[in-house]
Amino acid sequence: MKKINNFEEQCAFQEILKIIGGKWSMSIIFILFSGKKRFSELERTVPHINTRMLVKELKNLVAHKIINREVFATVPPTVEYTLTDKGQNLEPIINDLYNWGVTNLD
Amino acid sequence: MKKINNFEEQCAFQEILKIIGGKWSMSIIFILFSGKKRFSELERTVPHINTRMLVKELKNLVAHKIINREVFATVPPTVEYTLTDKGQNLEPIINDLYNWGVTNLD
DNA sequence: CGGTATCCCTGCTGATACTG
DNA sequence: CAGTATCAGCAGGGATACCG
Repeated sequence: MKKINNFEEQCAFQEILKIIGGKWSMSIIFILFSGKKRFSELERTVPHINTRMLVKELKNLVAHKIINREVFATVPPTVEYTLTDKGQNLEPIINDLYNWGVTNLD
Repeated sequence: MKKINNFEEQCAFQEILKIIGGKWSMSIIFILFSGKKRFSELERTVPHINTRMLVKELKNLVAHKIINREVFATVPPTVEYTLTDKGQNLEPIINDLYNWGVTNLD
């Protein structure tokens, strides 16, 4: 575990937040903690998200190897999303952050 | 430590991110981990921030009781910013998040 | 020094309609 | 089912100039 101690490293926060700081990212990742989900399941489960935003966030997360996208050549088509190891590693952090919010915000 | 387990709680992420998910929030909080800072110190220390954004973020953080703002009636004026307890509580989380980024992103 | 005020602009976002 | 396409609107962010 490295401690943050120099100037340049601050910029890393902006990169990190670009990936998981999006409006919907954490909700999606959170839902995937409970296991694989199909596109339509996510669409129903994430509160108030719309198709376009869900697609966009999923692409973003796939691009950064936080989630996997698996396509099955069925009719109708089936696509399943699961967390990668990198994604799994986020679980304790996101939980801590959530708990911080619950205990420290109004 | 509470575990996240129901639907409504997901919305909390959007509230939390509104507060600490801003482009500059984490950098500012990170700098304050090392102790109190004056406005101009922050302006010099946060990479590429401009006055307007710094003011805005500081107000946001003060409003949510994450940092304190102390004004000294000197000439020229002096204003010091420090973390509150709520802010201090973020240190391990922000460190974990940073380390996640370092080890899991390219 | 520690901010305000103003302008402008990019880009995220949402709604809606359509497709393999 | 799992997306793509298109368009309009508005909030977020940067640059600059000014103020107590």
